[in-house]
Amino acid sequence: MITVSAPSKTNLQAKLFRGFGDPSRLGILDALRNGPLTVSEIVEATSLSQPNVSNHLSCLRDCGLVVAEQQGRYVTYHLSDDRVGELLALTESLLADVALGVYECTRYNIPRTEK
Amino acid sequence: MITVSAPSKTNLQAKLFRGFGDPSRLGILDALRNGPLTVSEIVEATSLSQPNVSNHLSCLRDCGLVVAEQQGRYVTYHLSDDRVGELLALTESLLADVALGVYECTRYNIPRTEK
DNA sequence: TCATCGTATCAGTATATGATAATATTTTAC
DNA sequence: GTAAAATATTATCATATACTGATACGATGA
Repeated sequence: MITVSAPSKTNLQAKLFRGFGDPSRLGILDALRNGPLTVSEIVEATSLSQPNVSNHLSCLRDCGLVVAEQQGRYVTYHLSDDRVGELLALTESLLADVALGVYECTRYNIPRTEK
Repeated sequence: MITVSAPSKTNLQAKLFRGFGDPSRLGILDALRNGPLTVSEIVEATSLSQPNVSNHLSCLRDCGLVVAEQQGRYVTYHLSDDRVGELLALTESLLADVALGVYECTRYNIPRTEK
């Protein structure tokens, strides 16, 4: 019963949260809430560069938050689990009440999208 | 109805997720799930340095995730909202199913707690 | 097979983030 | 008031992160 050096639950959980903790990834996840999209559609929906989207999708895929399906030369992505959507909904609701605080929190800034 | 340059909902939401997206902060939040704790108690519970805990607490406080109450020379912190705990529970449940993926996700690493 | 389209990968770079150490602040007890 | 305890703040630094541009890969259709 020795829990050797495997990453602790807390570390994994933090990592999972970080999957959501970037505006680009969050935008992608949010876009996918309405249903599956191809990479190009995600690029269009999010106004991010294609390599950037692809990178974030790899991340989200590795983290198990989205699932990829190749269809011809297109790859369609969709959320892997209903709880992903639930998490988004729950934070939206929480945000409605703590928005001001989050806005003022200066420990970490929103990358480059200043203002 | 012009939504000028205020930070978008997505940016705020990402910021909120980042509040949870660090092992230290997550450990603090997790410790607070069982009830209010003073800073010293949090330091003990998390094995983090006092200034480090204090910094993260400021962050969590600014983000509205925890609330501070001064009692004598002690300051007691508690979770600000039930939904904070709910979020933790929901990701725990999600994690149970995607843990392997999160472990393998290499886009971002868990800071310094390697292995 | 070749050209093209859609997607993925990689190197390089600027920035954001978290930890530490030193120190300040506040409160209580004497 | 002074000392000590509890908490907060600040500067500094190493590392992690995300973006861009160039390019590679894979599938399709001619």
